[in-house]
Amino acid sequence: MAARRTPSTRATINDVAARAGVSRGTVSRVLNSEVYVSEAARTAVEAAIHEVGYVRNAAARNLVTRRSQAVGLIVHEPHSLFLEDPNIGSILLGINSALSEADYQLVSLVIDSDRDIARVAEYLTGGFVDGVVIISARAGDPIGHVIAESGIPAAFVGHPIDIEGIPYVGIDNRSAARAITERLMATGRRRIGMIAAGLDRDSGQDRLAGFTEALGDRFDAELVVEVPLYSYGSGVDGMRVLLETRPDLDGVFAASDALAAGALDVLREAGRSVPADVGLVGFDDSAWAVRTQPPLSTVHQPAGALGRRAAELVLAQLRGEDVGLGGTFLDTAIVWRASA
Amino acid sequence: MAARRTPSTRATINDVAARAGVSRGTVSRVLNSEVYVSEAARTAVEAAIHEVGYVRNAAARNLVTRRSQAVGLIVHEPHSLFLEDPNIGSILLGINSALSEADYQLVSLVIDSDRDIARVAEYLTGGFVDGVVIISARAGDPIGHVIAESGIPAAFVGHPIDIEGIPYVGIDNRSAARAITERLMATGRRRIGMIAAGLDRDSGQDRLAGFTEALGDRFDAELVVEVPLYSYGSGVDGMRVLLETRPDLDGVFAASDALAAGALDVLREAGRSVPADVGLVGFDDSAWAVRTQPPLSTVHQPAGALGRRAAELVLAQLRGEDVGLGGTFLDTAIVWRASA
DNA sequence: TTGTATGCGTTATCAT
DNA sequence: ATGATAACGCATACAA
Repeated sequence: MAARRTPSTRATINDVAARAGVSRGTVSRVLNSEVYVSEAARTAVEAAIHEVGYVRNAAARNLVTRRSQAVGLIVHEPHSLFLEDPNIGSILLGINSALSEADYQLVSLVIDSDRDIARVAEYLTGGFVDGVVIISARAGDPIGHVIAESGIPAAFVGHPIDIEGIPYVGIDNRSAARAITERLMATGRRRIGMIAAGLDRDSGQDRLAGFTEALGDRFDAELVVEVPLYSYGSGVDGMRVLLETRPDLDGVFAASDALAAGALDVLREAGRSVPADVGLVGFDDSAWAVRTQPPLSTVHQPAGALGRRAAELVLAQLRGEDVGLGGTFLDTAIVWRASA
Repeated sequence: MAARRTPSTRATINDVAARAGVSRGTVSRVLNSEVYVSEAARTAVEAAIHEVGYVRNAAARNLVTRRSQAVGLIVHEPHSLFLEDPNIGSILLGINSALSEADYQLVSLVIDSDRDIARVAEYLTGGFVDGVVIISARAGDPIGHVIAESGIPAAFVGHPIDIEGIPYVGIDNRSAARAITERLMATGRRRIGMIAAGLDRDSGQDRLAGFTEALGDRFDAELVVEVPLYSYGSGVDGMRVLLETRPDLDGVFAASDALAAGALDVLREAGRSVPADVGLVGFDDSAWAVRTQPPLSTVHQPAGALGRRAAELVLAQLRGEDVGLGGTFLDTAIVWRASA
């Protein structure tokens, strides 16, 4: 068992070297498992490390190597969404898994106030991380610009409208939205509404565009309601408005499953049966989709794969590879359940 | 606008000093907003900083100050739970808010594999963080022991059974469980079952103990089913077993809202009306509780406050205060809705 | 109020 | 294969 040490006296390489009867250089070589070390030296050093309870000082190491072996994940969400968004967890796990394999530490930084913005910016530019993945950034996001200017290897999951010069990975929201809307139309619905959200990101705009495209001539602007968040509560609000302005609707495309869940409860309250009276479809294929009654027909989003891919984009840059600046788009699939 | 710099040539204090025509010491003093700096020097330095695009090197700074102004949050959860647990988000925001006010950066580290354990342990002991909050640690958790031995300022949210020497904050699970069970009994239920989970933490054990206590003589071990996770899926499984072994039950206490949601769907499938045939109560007062039909009667858990308090415990230690080793318990409240 | 000099704990370069 | 020694970029004690 390592000797109990007070926090004020941490063992250094010097201590280990003295104990093992070798030089600092040799200890360092053992630590970094370099080639030219004798078996005798190695075992002596390893024993000494254990005896003095040595742990490497990251700051000193980072200072000279100019690397931290860490990659940041920026999550910038309004409270409510962060708590509810079921994709974030999967994306995070996907990122972590890719980084872990490459022996990088993922550190997540949440931005929840203006104070946070400044502090996180310093953290990133200060060298605590070698790269960064940004998730769900919105238009006008200051952190995105800080990162773009700093030149630190980065990748977005999703693509904020106003930032260029950073590669991103996402899905083809427009095609997916068009596809599920067409599927909904194929069930015979004639007056289909949409609850649109997140119009400050291209994902939100594209879902609306796909919806519009699918409807073609039959598109009716009155049947579209805009809400601020991809949340259950916004779904409730949106559906109420829709039902008010167009009580004759017989189909709804909600821009997320959470919105659809909210809409579903409002429809139920209003005495509309789903899918008999109104066909309802969502987006994300999140945990929501299988918990509603009836379960939601929706678009499956490969959240874990999105995260993994973004992490790989950062890792590639860290290796000095040129990854280009365009977007990478992963496939979605329609999952048809009972809500339409 | 700052001059565009290649990543290979970052400006240092020397560059700023040269530009401003002062010494490194003065620049450093400006950077740390110390008292004895002339107005002239300050403005000159600030201009120079901007002109050369200087950003502080965190590694160098940490090396000499022996502090990082960062606090880690360890989240160690099986995949499914991490994605579903609605409390984690609130706890995280509570922690972040407290740390942010004290100008500390919260960095979240998720443990999702054995590789992660070793890497995170190195990250923590290496000095990347000054303190750490551990959430939902389980018995036998290696990270908990690493932290305990390292002597790094720490606090648990919840309390793993086998770790001493680290302060923790939680709720009185036993009293809360007893209270809601008694409330359920007061509705006239005679054969109340429990879906218990997380028995490798004291929270899980205490909820079971509270349930047992409330029932007193009427306790029947056959009416308790143990499931591994606090998840919807486990709720489904648990309720199936319960319905199989004791089809005559008329009340259920699920150890979490997610479990209750799963149980509710099974009851519905089985043709049991809630609350008419079976009274159902949950635990957590999470988002689940208000989304089920009917909404759940449950125990409100002050998740945000728990996180904030844990962060404050770490901050106090960072200030050199003695916070003791005991637990801090925050109040819960019963929220009675329509499921019982 | 400011400048100078030293050291933080590593890695890396050079001898040997 | 190993040992000395010089950075890395900053804060700080001390001198001025």
